[in-house]
Order: sequence, then C-alpha cells, then structure tokens
Amino acid sequence: MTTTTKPTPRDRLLDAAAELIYREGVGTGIDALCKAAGVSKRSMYQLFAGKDEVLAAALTRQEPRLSALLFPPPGTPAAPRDRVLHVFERLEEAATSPDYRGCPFLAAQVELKDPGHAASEVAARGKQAMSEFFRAEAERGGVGQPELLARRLMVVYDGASARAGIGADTLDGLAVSTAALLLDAAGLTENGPASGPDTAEEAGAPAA
Amino acid sequence: MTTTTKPTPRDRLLDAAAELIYREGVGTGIDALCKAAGVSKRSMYQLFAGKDEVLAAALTRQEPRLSALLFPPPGTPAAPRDRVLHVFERLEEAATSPDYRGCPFLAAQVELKDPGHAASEVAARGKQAMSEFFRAEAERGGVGQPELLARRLMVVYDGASARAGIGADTLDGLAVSTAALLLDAAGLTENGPASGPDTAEEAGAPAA
DNA sequence: GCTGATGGAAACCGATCGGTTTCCCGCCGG
DNA sequence: CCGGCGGGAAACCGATCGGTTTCCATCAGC
Repeated sequence: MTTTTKPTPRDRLLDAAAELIYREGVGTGIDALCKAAGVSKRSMYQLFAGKDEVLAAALTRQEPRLSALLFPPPGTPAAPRDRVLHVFERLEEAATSPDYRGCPFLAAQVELKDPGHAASEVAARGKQAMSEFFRAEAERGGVGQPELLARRLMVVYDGASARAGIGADTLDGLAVSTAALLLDAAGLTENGPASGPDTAEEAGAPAA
Repeated sequence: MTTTTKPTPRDRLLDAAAELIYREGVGTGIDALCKAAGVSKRSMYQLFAGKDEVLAAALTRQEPRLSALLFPPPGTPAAPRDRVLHVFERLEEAATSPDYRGCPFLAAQVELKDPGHAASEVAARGKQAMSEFFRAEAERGGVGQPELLARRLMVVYDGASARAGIGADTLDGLAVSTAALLLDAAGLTENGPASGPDTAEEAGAPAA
C-alpha cells in the first residue's frame, strides 16, 4: 500500500510550508506548519534554526520546480522569441487556477519587507534567474539592448502574475500578447533575429 | 507655535496607520499603531470596530491622496497620451525614494490574501480607479481596444511599482518608456489620436 | 527479545497578539 | 469655581506567537 507518510520529515515540512505560506502568507504560525506537515516542532527545530530558516529553505526548494515549470524544457531548441513567450504561456496557464496567488517569490519579498531577510534573498535570487534567462535569450536573438528588454519582460511578468494573483485580472492572453508586443518592439519578431524598426535607440526616458 | 499634536485622534491614527503599515506590513500590531499615533487603544476602539476597520479606513484615506499625486491636475487639458504618461512619471519619481515600497493597494491585497477582507476591497477599488482612468484616456484618444490598453498599462504599473518597491529595479525611465511603447502600439502616438499600425486586432491569445 | 536512535504528541515558557476596562488628567462651558 | 467629559496611560484578558523540553511509541540492528 502507498503509505501516506513516506517522505522524510524535512521534505514533508518544506512542502507543507511552501503550500501553506503561499496560501496564507508568511505570517503563518509554525504550529500550523508542523501540524499540516505531520511533523513535531521538536523535529523541526533540530532540522532548522527557526521559522526564518524554514521559510528560506521552502523557497529555495521551490526555485528548481518553478524553473522547470516555467522555462522551456532543456531539449527544446526553439527560437529565443518562442522560448521567452513560453514563460508567459506557462504563467497564463497557472493563472487559470482559482488557487493561483501570484509569484511566490514576489509575494514573499512584498510580505517580509526586509530585503535582508534570508527568505527575501532567496526570493530575489529566484527572480534574478528569470531575469537572466530573459536577458540571455534577448542576447541570443541579437537584440540591441538585451538588459532593457529583460527588465521590461520582468515588469510584465511580475505585474501580470500579481494582478492575476489578487484577482484583478484573468489574463487570458494579456501577458503573452503584451510580452509579444515588447519582443516585436525590440526587433525579436516571429520571422527572425533582430532587424525590426529600432534595433538600437529606445532606452532612457523618451517622454518629458 | 505649531502644536505637534493638533489634528483629531482619528486623523492621527489613520495617518500613523497608513505610514506604519506601508513600512512594516499589515501584520503591524495595534499597540504599535496607537503608540505611533499618540492615541490610546481606548480611543481607537470607540472610533473603529477593530483592526480590520482601521486598516480599511487608512487605505480609504490614502486613495484621494494617491490620485492627486498620480493623476494629472484637473486644470491640465493635455492629450490622452501625455495624461497617461504623467502617471508613470509620477511613479518613477516616487520610486527614487529609498523608502518607496511599491503601491500600497497592491501590497495590501498581496499581504492579506483574503479578497473579501474590507481593506482588500478598498484597495481593489483604488486600483480600479486607475484602471478606469487609463481606459477613459484610451477611449478619449480613439484607441481601438481601450480596455486592452488599460489592462496592459495596469500590468506595467503594478509590475514596475512592485519591482521598484522590493528593490529589484530602479526604474529610471523603464516604466515611462515601456508605457510609451504600449501607447505607440495602440496607436496613441505623440502626433495624434489612434491611427497606428494595428488600430484593431491584437487581442485574445495570439500564441499557442 | 533487547537496545538505541528516530521522531511525533504535547506540556510548557515568556512575549505579544487583538481587544476590553479602569483610572485619572486636563480642558471646557456654566 | 466646578462639574462633565474627551481622551491618554496602563492594567488586564484569553489566545497565540516563536521556541524549548519532556515523554513515549515505533522500529532497525544485533
């Protein structure tokens, strides 16, 4: 029979923490975490130094999962544009769930305001991974200002996921189409690598 | 002399609540709120039913201030495009402060996950005001799909403010230039009302 | 079968939570 | 001069917080 309680206490605890904290916020008590995980506080405190460390570890554990979910599978030799849009397609897919609460990394950083908090730093690294993915694809596509494009894509990703998470928008094409629009403007069109209207020049503050 | 403690207890309380909660999150204790406001819990509880109501009232009080700060002054007969960009310019201006923590409405909704919470509903109305402003300007500018443009602008606004708030980006032109890019694509160019490349057709789910 | 490590249940600790109440000072009109 | 009252200070309440400790059931190796 499949014993419901097979995985190690550490894994149960981190999984429960990730799920509970995602649903109820970082304010969730450790009693609730331990009960949900079927782990005693005693075990928890000999695995981790405290709640902060559990939180950070839970986020760390989520990072590879999120990357695997969002980023194109390794064996996919798609064009940069498609690889970027893939991320937004996965976002929209996830956002259709009524339980979707936005990007867990962004939420963690918003909730624990302190940027020095261990979990906040883990979350920041998680976000940086996506930013670097965007930048790498932009470079691979020969975009004039890859860093600028990556920052814009991150703004759209975080804005779309946050708004979907709080129920302010249902997306359904909004994130993908907006990202596509930014890619077009950067010259990363469907046809091929950078050669659009403004390969260079589009930075700074164009409006007075 | 200017007596430091002039305004009514209610005003002191709401101002202190807005500031403290913005800085430290909705988890801030009422003891801390009252002490910061120089108001006794006794007074607070005969002014409000509880912490939730204080939170909601503090956010309600912030809405007109935020609108006045972000939206163009009433006497400004600028073109729709300029009126929209004005919002993003104010955002970037505010984001230069090291104390900037992002949009207080979005933060409140992210922190108290419950959309039914009184304060969350106040915050949702606050965000809706901006969305409607964008939509009205888009319509005034003759944009083909004003609702779509408004949603995209909100995504950029929330994404940019959130990322600036958590210290992931410094903006400095990013929000304004990205918004301008969206306006261009919607046909709301510097020259005049809608007549760009794709006045209609650009909605739905363009990617598989 | 015995033993020792693992780990869950739960009592316990001081601090703090949201919320209520008591007390008393200072300011007001009469 | 005084009586009423708005309102701050602070004690108090039960619940819960993060964190520690005790106790005991289980199970693997011998």
